[in-house]
Order: sequence, then C-alpha cells, then structure tokens
Amino acid sequence: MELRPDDGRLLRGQRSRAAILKAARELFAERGFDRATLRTIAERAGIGASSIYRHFQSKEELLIAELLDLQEESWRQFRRDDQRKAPTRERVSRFLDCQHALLAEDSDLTLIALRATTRPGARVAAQVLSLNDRTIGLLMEIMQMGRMQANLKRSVDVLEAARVVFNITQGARIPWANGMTDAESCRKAIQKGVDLLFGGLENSE
Amino acid sequence: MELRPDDGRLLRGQRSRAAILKAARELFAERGFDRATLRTIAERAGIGASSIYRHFQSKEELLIAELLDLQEESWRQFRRDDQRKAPTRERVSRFLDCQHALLAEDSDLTLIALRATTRPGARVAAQVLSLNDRTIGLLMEIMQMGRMQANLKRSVDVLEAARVVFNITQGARIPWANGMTDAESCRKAIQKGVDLLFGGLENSE
DNA sequence: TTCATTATGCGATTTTGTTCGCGTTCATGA
DNA sequence: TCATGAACGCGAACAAAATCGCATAATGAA
Repeated sequence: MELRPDDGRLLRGQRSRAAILKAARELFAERGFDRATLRTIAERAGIGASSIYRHFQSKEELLIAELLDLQEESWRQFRRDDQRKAPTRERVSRFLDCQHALLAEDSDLTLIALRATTRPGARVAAQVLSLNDRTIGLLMEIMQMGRMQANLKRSVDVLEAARVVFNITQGARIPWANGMTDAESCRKAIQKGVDLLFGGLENSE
Repeated sequence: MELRPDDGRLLRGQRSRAAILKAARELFAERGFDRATLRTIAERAGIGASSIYRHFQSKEELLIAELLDLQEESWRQFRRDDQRKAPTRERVSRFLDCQHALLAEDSDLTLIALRATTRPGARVAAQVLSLNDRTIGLLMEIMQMGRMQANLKRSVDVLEAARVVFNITQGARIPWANGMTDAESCRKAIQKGVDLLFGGLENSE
C-alpha cells in the first residue's frame, strides 16, 4: 500500500528526523563526533536512542547529511564568481580553496567521512564515495573546458586527471583531519599538488 | 629501579606479546580484521582478553606491526634491482609498484591503517603517520637524486613533490581498500597520477 | 628472610553502537 | 465499523572494545 506524502506518520517521522539531525549537529559541534553519544543525541532530540535507527543506518550517517550540505555550498560559492575564461589551473585552484575554506571550519566532517570509507559494505561508505565522485565530476567539467580551449594538452585524459587532483586533496587531508597538521598546511599541500600537476598539464605553446 | 633486559617478567611479557601477534595475524587472515574479536585472539594466544592491553593500546595496533614489516619488505624488493641511473619517473613508478604488489595481497592492512589515522591522539594514528613519513622520505631521496642528475627541474621542491606523490597513492587506495574498485584499478590510478605529475616535473630539455 | 617495586595476568565492569521484539499510531479499504 | 498494513517509537538486550582494581610472579635491596 502506498502512503501519501502528507500522511501523518510520515510527517511525524520527518519531524523526528529533523530533531535528531539538529541535536546531532549541536552535540557534534559541542563535543566532537566521538564524544557525542547516541543516547545524549536522542535525549536532546526528545526520543529514544534506538529510534534513531528508524531514520539513519549508523551514527556516521548523521554527519554526511551535513557534509552533503557543505558540498553544495562550496559549489555555490565557487560558481558565484567563477571566471570561466580564466586559466584552468586557476579555476581548479579556486574551487579547491572554496572547498577547503568550508571544510576547515569543522575537521570532524573530513575525519568521519574518511573513517566511514573504511567500512566496506556500509551505506555511509557508498554515500561518501558517491559524493567524492560528484566532486571528481565537477573537476572533470572544469578541465574538459580547459582542454577544449587548448588550455590543457589535447592528450590529457580529463577524467583521470580529475581523479588525480581529487586523490591529492584526499591524501593531503588525512594528516590534517587527524590533527597532525593545521588547516593552512593542508591548504598549501593541496595547492602545491595542483601547481606541480599542472606544470605537466598546461599547454606550453 | 631498572630492570635487566633478561628479567623473567620481561621475558614472559615478550613471549605473550609474540603469541598475541601470531594469533592476531592468523585470525585477521582467516576472518578479516572486523570479524576477529579480541576474545578469540586472546583465547588462541592462551591468555585473557584484557591482558592484550598490557602490550597494545588498541586492536588496530595489532595490525601496524604487520604493516611495518611489509613496508620494510617493499623497500628491500625495490632496492634489490633498482637501477639508480634510470629516469626518476621509472624509479618512482617501480617503487610504487613494489609497494602496491605487497599491499594488494591484504587490503585489510590498508583499510585499517587508514581507519587508524582517523583516531586523533591515538598512538596508532601517530605510528601510521610516521610510517607514511618514512615512505615520503624514500620518495624524496629518489627524487633528489633525479634533481641532481638534471632529470628533474632545478626548481622542484623534492619534499613537496614527494608528498604529492604519496598523497596520490593515499587517495587512490581509499576506494580500493573499501572494496569499490579492484587492486588493478588502484595500481593504474597510482601510475596514472605519477605519469601526469612527472610530465611537469621532468626537465624538458 | 623480608620487604618494596615492577611487569604481567585476569575477571568484573563499563561504555557505546547497534539489534530485537513488541506495542502504538494512523490512513485505507471492505 | 473493523481488520489490515505500514511507519514509527521504545525499552531491553546484545556485542565487542576498553577500563579497573586486585592478584601474582620475579627481582633486587635491606
């Protein structure tokens, strides 16, 4: 039997879902992911701890909704004053800076997203990896444009190149998310990677 | 009071430590990391479960000893028939292939090492990151030699370049460790990254 | 011998994410 | 009106890593 979207049960569920997310975000911000227990989250949301699992498959999943929002926001910021005629290197660099600036506000997001990818078979892992694929897609779009404008070598495989750029960011974020380096070092490492990489991608003529 | 290295207590402890490691390796190989519980490991090692914590700080720490061995082994294999006069790109590429071939035999190692880096403050995290630094050091050594032989541009910052190479491998291993791609795709992604990167690093004259 | 110290071992307990079984609510259809 | 089915909520229970307090063994010093 189909349920109408304004069914009372669904509406109640959505309210609960929102309350859980709100409480989770607050507590993650207050204590960090690992110190915020599901019991306290549930308490603040005004429901039982086990009820959380009606809406989310795992604790980590409470965070990726936030990550998704942040992803969207970074795209918006990038697109707002993106110079489509600018050199590809600059466009990529600027996009990564936008993304980094937002991520830098809350390293827990990066940390837990990374941890989630170490759970084979889990839905969160697939969600994060699919989010990553979208980022790779955007990078590819930028680079494809650069390739068309002879800004990049004709021979460049834009998909592979986009993946490489993304992999550089992933690798650079690991020590930062762990707290071993600060956000600025992370940003520099990413930019350095782009610089080195583009030295070989840009058309020299 | 100082204890002599042949003190009976220390010797017993070392025997226990060895037994734990042996049992852990076996069970990790049999069931994988997540399915091997500390209780079964302890049982096979012939001790109580809580005693494991006399020798290791966490379950993950049981794995990094193995990772360290594998690291050493990959260096040995690389050095065994390394052509020191060969182009830097080839030497780097070959080293990464050696490392990959060994890691590919047991993706759990990569998976858990990655997960361990998402535990801020934990000793395992520091151990893994320090292991990573050693790898970066070796890469730097190779590239420094290439820079001296005018194989790479003079302007290249070899430390930064080594970090970028390493970051590429880290990023590429994430979807593989998770099981989303196979070992061969991971290898190709790494090699592709090296290829693209070196296009900009190699001296064009 | 006796005592203090140090490393090791262990059962009991705690913590926390997650699962289970059962009850409740609510729209629908006969 | 009443049975049906679906989404939701919850307390109890479970699983497994990690902690605690105490016991034991081994050694050196008095």
